[in-house]
Amino acid sequence: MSNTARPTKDRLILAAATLFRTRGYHGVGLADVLADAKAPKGSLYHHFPNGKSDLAIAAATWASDEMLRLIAASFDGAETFEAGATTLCFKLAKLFDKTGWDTCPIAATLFEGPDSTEMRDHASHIYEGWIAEVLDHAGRLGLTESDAKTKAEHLFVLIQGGWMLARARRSSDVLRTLTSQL
Amino acid sequence: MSNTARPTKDRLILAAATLFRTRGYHGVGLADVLADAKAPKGSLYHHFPNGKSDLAIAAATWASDEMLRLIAASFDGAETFEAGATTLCFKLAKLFDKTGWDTCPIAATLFEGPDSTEMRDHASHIYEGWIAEVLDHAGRLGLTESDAKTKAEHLFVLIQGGWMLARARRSSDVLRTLTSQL
Amino acid sequence: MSNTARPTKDRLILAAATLFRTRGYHGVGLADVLADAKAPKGSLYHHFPNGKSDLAIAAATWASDEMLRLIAASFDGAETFEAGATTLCFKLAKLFDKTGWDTCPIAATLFEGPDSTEMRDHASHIYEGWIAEVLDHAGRLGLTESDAKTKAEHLFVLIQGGWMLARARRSSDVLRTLTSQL
Amino acid sequence: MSNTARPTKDRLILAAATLFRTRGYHGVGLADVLADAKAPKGSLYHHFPNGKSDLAIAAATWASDEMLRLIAASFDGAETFEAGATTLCFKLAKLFDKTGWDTCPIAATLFEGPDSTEMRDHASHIYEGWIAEVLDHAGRLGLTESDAKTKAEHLFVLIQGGWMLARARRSSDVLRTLTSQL
DNA sequence: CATGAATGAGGCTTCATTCAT
DNA sequence: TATGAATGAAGCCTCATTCAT
Repeated sequence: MSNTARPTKDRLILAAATLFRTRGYHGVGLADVLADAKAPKGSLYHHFPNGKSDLAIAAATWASDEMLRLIAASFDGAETFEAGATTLCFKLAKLFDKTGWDTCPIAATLFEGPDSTEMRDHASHIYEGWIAEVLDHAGRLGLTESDAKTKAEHLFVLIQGGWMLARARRSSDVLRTLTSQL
Repeated sequence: MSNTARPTKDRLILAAATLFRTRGYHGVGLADVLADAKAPKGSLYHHFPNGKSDLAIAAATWASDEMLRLIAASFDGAETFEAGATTLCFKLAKLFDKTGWDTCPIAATLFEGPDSTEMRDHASHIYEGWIAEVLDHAGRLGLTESDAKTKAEHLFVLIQGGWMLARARRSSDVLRTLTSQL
Repeated sequence: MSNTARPTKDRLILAAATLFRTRGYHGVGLADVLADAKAPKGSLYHHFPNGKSDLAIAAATWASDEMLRLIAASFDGAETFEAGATTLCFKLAKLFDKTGWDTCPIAATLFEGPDSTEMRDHASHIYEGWIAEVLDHAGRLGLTESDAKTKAEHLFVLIQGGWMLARARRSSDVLRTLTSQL
Repeated sequence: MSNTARPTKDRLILAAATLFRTRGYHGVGLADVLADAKAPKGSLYHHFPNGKSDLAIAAATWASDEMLRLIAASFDGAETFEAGATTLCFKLAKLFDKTGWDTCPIAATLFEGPDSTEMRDHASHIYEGWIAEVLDHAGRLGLTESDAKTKAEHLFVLIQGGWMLARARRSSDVLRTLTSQL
């Protein structure tokens, strides 16, 4: 309820999410995060007792929520699965151009650093969440269960691979042609 | 030219390639590399004057060569593009299971650390090399130029995305179903 | 006065006494004490306004009281000074074996950290209290004043030195042969 | 052989020995040691790969050597065991007054911090070395083997206990009356 | 050509304490 | 009275690199 505690923690998460996505877990120093969040040094361990890894998990969760909203926004008004998938890819391409979302934020944040089981499991959990969200929409849009499962996974694979190639080419073009493969 | 210098340099590259692929650029300390390579402390800057980044580029190049050999070995005896692509994915799945090739070694090695132009450009160059190699085989196997280009890129995207999902799931299964989407 | 405040303070003292004896003043973090005492974070400065040093003094006093009880229990039924001293050493040996009383709790608690005059003086005061207590019994058991003084101090020295050697050897044996030197 | 490496390492050990004896293992920050030794920050881990604990062991060894020299110097010219023991206690009293040797340097250095087996064992080893050195002299001065053993241990206990009381009283007097108890 | 000692900036984390409630 | 959030200094250690040999 208190509205003084929240902002600091949120600023920390936001700063961390941005930095981890850009430079990877090990590439980010906590001093950078603290500076970006304008938070005092000691406050990090108050909000995230396990330090950097806790912060990474929170940041990944935050980024995942953003992705889930993106999926929902793309499929909600769609009339076919393909239409929704295409909208999603175009939205990602736009983010790529405007804000530097040029990688999967989860991979950059959780698939490095101490290969802790917790972080790996959390990444896996998040990815399955994305796929499940897409799968829901696929079902709603009339695909059979097995077709839906295949296409949801396929879309995930295309987006991840597309991010890779787009980053290498410094161009969002690939992302926009992805769904012609579905 | 001396035959004592070469092995040391090669051991350095091999150790670096393995470690970078596993833990990412920033996740690897030069001390680890030197220990794994059983190389004396000072010899690194003898062989790689620019230090860590030079080493990373060499390691990525080495890993890329291995990938190129893998592509060649997969397509050389193939009768159709799909057959070659499938063989490649199965070979990668096998490597995933046996040796922990669970990520793209280039991404882990070059897409972190100081976002130096040199490293980014080298990654891009390597990726285009993979695609070009596949494209060659596609042409040889009878695909039209535009179809070949589309499929070569598509295969690249599938493999990169598949690596991602396979790593998250700790299972190489995805890799083996990839080419049903071609 | 309130009967909820007292237990908390006592739990704090007990936890602190145990930890300080085992790991020394600087070796113990207040977080450890609070965790062991299951006390809320802010309550420490409520009960001990001067913080850690206050807590150390209280813990040392508490430990000293236990030692004074031990001295009394050893000499109360004794027929000679030597018998009482021997009983005391045997009791300490038993504590060494059962509970890890392997050092002088006063030394571990007060002879480190900021060499504040207050802490040093308190340690000195406590030690003289032990010696005085033994001296009382010595007088009661018929020793001349000067003999009593010598023997009380000597016993103190033997016990302190014995604690040292027993800790190094991880064995209480030395403690049990101490009074053959009186 | 090289005479450039030695001084820095030695300065580190000397500074550490002094500080650890005075303030205890946990009471000393490495920054203090580095400052006292006028050594650059990074050099510590070059000379002591395991960091603080390595340094503590080296410092304790250095302090122990000093004590062994003190024992030798005291007993070498002595005609009886009691004479040697008394000289030793007087020398320690003098050090107490002049240089602040008011505690056992081994106890302060090794019996705190992470209760690592290595540190405990080293402390034990050092103590037994002191006792063995005294025992040698006892034998040479004509004591029977069992008497020598008893007296050597007894002297150790007296000195350790004496250090304790002398520190509490801020006076070296106790140390000078110690051997009247032998 | 090859080495290992030396360096100091920066890494993450824990600390005892204060403060607003 | 009692609490837990907030703080920033200090903790130990690892880093990539340079340098003298």
